[in-house]
Formats: sequence, structure tokens, C-alpha cells
Amino acid sequence: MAYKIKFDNFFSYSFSLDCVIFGYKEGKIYALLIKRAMEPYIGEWAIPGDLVYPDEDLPDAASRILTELTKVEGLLLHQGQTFGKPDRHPQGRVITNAYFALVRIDDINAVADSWAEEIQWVPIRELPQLAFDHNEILESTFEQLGQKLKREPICFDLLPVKFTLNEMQQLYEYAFKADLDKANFRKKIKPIPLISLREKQTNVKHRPANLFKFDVKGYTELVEEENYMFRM
Amino acid sequence: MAYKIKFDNFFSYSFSLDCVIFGYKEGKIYALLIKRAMEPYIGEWAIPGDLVYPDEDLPDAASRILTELTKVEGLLLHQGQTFGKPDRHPQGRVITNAYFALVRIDDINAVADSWAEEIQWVPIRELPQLAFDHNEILESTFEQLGQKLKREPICFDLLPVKFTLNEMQQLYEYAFKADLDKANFRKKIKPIPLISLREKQTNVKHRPANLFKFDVKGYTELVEEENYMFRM
DNA sequence: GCAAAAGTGTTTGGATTACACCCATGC
DNA sequence: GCATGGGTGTAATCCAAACACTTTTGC
Repeated sequence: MAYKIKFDNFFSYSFSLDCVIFGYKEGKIYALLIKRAMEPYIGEWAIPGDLVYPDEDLPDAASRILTELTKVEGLLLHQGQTFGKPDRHPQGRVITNAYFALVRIDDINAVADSWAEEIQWVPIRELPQLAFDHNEILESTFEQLGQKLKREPICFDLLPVKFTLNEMQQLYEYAFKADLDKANFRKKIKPIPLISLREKQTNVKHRPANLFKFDVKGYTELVEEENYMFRM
Repeated sequence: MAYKIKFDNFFSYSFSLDCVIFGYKEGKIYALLIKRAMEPYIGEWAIPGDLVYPDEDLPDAASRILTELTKVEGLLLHQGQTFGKPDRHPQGRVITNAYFALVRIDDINAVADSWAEEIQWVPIRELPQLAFDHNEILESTFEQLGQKLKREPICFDLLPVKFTLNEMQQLYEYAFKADLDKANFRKKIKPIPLISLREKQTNVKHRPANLFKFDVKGYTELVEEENYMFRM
């Protein structure tokens, strides 16, 4: 059965990469969407993506897309699912692989350029109808983000460098669609090495919360020396 | 930046699918490998895989490969990672997606045909050097299997239909490279709906163990009616 | 009886839960 | 003072680990 069709005839596929950019703000997780400035699906909202260049490795293509859109460099990218329905792209057989990046919304200044007419941060639970099979891609990728939030300390890539414990709690509440008890949440995160800054929230009309930052070095040591496993 | 190169020039990639077939026997998890009967890497051990046909969806291609090799049909297939280093295939840009299937070793009778000179079940922790980047693919896929074994009742796809609790325990011990306490293991699986058959092991030189089978209907009801979550 | 593995019960300590209470700030 | 969230303590409960013990089979 195999290889009945001449091997070379198979070099007629295209391969793209869709880069889901997640951000977090005021209790909601957002995805960065673009309004497409080109066919197909011109004028519709979509995940930023591009074809993979002939000599480009997949993570490099994901970095490139992220950097072009947000000017952010050097971020860790996570591979998601691959989508390849024969008819998913109107112009031919294009298989696409989702990648996702976690960014601090306030640190980046995404601008629409040749990519897009317009860009927009949309709460992941309030998505409009998207181009291609991008609703499916985004849902599956968010699901995977949820899995990773449980076992890797990547919430700190979404939170501001200095954050309050309540901001952290709300991130998990949104991701898992669950209400958490404040006291219990704080007991649970006790083993995570956080540096308590001697700084407080400002401009709040209630008792200001303490600011923390993630202790990357302490975390690495914990993992290496005491076999610590992050779990939420 | 985007689309500087003419779109059509991009339709020069090929896309393949590698289908990792996992089986379980006597305390070890195995993968089914083929000895390649064609170039490239002729004569070397590899994961069975094939190019995806132009009008074929990815899960269909995975099913096709599985069926051609093992004659087993209708199994659930799980998507794994995608591998796309530009130089991973000597004959051009071939991006590949791993899929994995779980089978009962004794139920299938895999035969080498046009695919392969020879086929072999190899314990996943004792792999030889493989063709392409297949060592990397297999390790990543086994890692993913481990993740799924923790949160989905898929161990029953690997175990014989009638199995002993010790066989089940040993599967988890191999997957997680850990020794488990018998009494505690049995307490842990208490909530999983198993049907205790009125049958015992035969041909053992010690007290024969009771045989069980997974209660699919009971499991589905538990999930739907009581929001049960499988967890190991 | 003995070896080998099946199968079950008890104890203990640590984690999770629910809930109550006090604290600091703006107005 | 009061509203609003920040921040902490306690008791009850559940769960997991450690370990001991009994049972059933072949030889």
C-alpha cells in the first residue's frame, strides 16, 4: 500500500504556524487577535500566523511571528496541537501547528502592520467567530495552557513582574473557572519561592496588598536540590 | 515581512505521520517498531509512518497506518507532538506529526509486509538507535502517554480485557518508574468501576488472582452523573 | 509445611476544607 | 465609622504512606 504514489508528488503541501499569544489583566486571560488584511478571510478576526519558511525550524517560525507582532524577543514558546483537515484552508492543503506564548500585556505594545488591519486583546472566554478553524485551535490551546498552569510555574509569565497574591489567585480562578478560598490558596502556594517585596499596591481604596515577585533562582534550586514539583 | 515570498512557492513541503503503537505485556510497555524496507534509512529500526495523502485528514492517516500494520480497526488515536526540523528528512522538507494508539499485544498479529523487512515489539525503556529523529519522537510520545495515563482510563486499552489488579499495578509502575504499595494502590482504584469476574488466573504456582474487566458503561455514567474525574 | 503472591485492615501524619476573625486603607 | 479587600488562625476532615497480617494456591 505505502508509497504507491510517487514520493515527489507529495511535496505539494504547505505548512503554517499559528501563534496564540496569551496575556492576563484584571482577572481575565486574553488572546491577541488580528483582523486579517489579506485573503483569505480578509477582514475577519484570526490568530496571528504565517507560513513556515523552507529552512526554518518550527520554534523559530513561532518566535518570528511573535516578534514581528509584539517586538518581544526571547520568550519561551510552547507547542500545541496540529490541525490538518484537508479543507481547512481554501487555497490548498495547509497544515498548521499551534504554538503559544505567554506575555505581560502591559510590557508589550502590539501594532498592526502589514499583518493586519487591526489587533485586539480578547478575553479567552468571550471569543467572537474567527477565521479558518481558529476557534477550535484557540479552545484546544487554552485547554493546554490550563494543563501547563497546573504543573509549571508559567503563571508568572502572565502576571506583572510585581504582583499581589490576589492577582495570582484570580488568574487561577479564571483559568479553571472556579472560586478559590483565599486562606487556602495562600497555604497552597507556600512552597513556591516568592520574594516578598517591601512595596505595596497604590491607588486602591482599601488596605493595599503586598507585592511579590517570583524567585526564579530559588525555584531552580528547589527543583534541582530537593526534587520539588510545582503543582496547583 | 509576511508573504514576501510568493504563496504558491510554499506548496513544496511534505507531511508525514508517525504512528506509535503501544502495547503492554508482563510488566513492560512496548512500542511496535519496523525495520525499514526502503530508503532512506533502509534496514534501520523506525516508528511506522507514512506520508499523509492529499485528501486525507490526519486521524484518518493514523488509522490507515495502524490498520495496514496490525489489521486492527476502529481504535482511538491520540495526537502527539509535531516535529519539523528542516533537515530531519534527507529527501526534502518533511514535517511529521506523531500519533499514538494503545493496543492489546495478544489481540493483534502484526506482520511485516511492503512496509518493512521485519517488525518487533521493543520495551519502551530499552530502545535501540532509531532512524530519523525517531528516538526523540518516541520519548516525547511516551512522556505524553504517561500524562494521559494519569487522567484518562486508557490503561484498559493496553491491558487484556480480563486482567488482574496486579497487572494493572505493574503497568503504572513501569509507566511512572515507581514502586507502588499493593494495599494503597487498591485503595486508590476503588472508585474506578471494575467488574469483578467470577474467574481466576490459571497456571500460576501461587494463589490465583481474581480477574476484572473495566466497566465502560459504569464509568460513563459516573462521569456524566457524578462528575467523576479519573485520577491516578 | 513452605514458598509465593493474593488480598485486607490499622495507624499515622500531612494536606485540604470550611469558616471565622482581625487589619489597614480611603472616604 | 464604615466599606472594602488584605491577611491569618483553627478545627474537622480526608487522603496517602507505611506496614502488618491473613488467605489460597502449587509443590
